[in-house]
Amino acid sequence: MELSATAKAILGILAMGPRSGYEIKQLVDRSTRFFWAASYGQIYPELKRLTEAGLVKGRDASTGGRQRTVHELTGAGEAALREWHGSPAGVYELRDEGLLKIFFAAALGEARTPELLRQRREHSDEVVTQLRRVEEALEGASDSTCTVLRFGIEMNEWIADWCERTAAELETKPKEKS
Amino acid sequence: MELSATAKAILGILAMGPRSGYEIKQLVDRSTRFFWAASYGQIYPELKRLTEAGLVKGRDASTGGRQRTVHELTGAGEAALREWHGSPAGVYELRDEGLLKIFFAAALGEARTPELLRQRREHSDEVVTQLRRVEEALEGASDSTCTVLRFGIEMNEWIADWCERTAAELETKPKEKS
DNA sequence: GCCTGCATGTAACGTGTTACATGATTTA
DNA sequence: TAAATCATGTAACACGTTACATGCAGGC
Repeated sequence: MELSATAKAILGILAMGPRSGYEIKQLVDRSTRFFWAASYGQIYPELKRLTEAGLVKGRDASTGGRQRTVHELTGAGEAALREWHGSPAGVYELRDEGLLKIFFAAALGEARTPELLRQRREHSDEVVTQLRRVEEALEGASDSTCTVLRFGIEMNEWIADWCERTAAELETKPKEKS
Repeated sequence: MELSATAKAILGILAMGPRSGYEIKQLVDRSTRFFWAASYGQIYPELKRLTEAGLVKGRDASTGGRQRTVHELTGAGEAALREWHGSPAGVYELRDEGLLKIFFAAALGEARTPELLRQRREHSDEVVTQLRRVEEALEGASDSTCTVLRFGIEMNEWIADWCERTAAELETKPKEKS
């Protein structure tokens, strides 16, 4: 059973507890978003497919006239999740426009690298701010989710620091060579 | 003029010098791949679109019976590139399956976080090895492309170190709370 | 003569975002 | 009563990879 990118996130989240599609999206946005995004347009159809495949089952939880379906893992769903979890390696993809701009700065004959490094730094600063907010909201969870959150915060702090350091270096000795 | 993801890479690379589609792909694979990938299936159609839009022009450079088209920037192409280069912010996307697995480790009731951190570490080790190889091949380029390469190497070294450190910590004091 | 590398291109498929449509409930 | 939030879902579009098809040139 090959799981799609979104299926991996959905099954994992449902392993933490039953949830509606809406709640899954909320959780993704407040936690995995920085390394694993998902949109409604993926979540709802995927939930349907997973239900048809018997990995997930839905339970009606409507309150009055407001429709609501809470999904939970089936035995097969948990098995599929464990199989994926134990499998080696996996996707790693990065798309970073800030780095691309720096990469081409020299070809454009512009000495804007320090400026671009500071822009990149600002982005990481913002991510740190957001992740800290999430950390406060999640306080005391003290498990593997926190480890990942800590990783995100510390990595972005490192990136911000690296960009600042490198920008400063380039400004001190603008052209050592070339 | 909104540029597609692949267009940004193509125009930037052509700013470093005229190249065939094949050579563009080679360069991407040996340099920007880790933060900005592109495949033939994107490059050739995009080259066609950019030519039709007047941002790029092709020159026949066939040798004997072997077909070859070398592309270069037009004035409009360089203008579009500079406009993008000067615009704020931009795409930042990460998809990291290793982190996702760690995120869900606790929910699966498994104490595999140290093992998963070491797997994640191995991946960064491999990236460092590859980037070092690229660095040697590019030796002495001494411009903004090297800055980005250095960033890739040092960031992945930091990640490897963080994973190792955190795995060791978790093994020393397995459960401080919970 | 065969394999590797240069060179171009497309078709099929899968993935993913955005915007829209709809409607109920809660809060200010 | 208006706005925000809960809640579900789809259609159109954009993006991107993989695999395939084709053929030339150079070295062994």
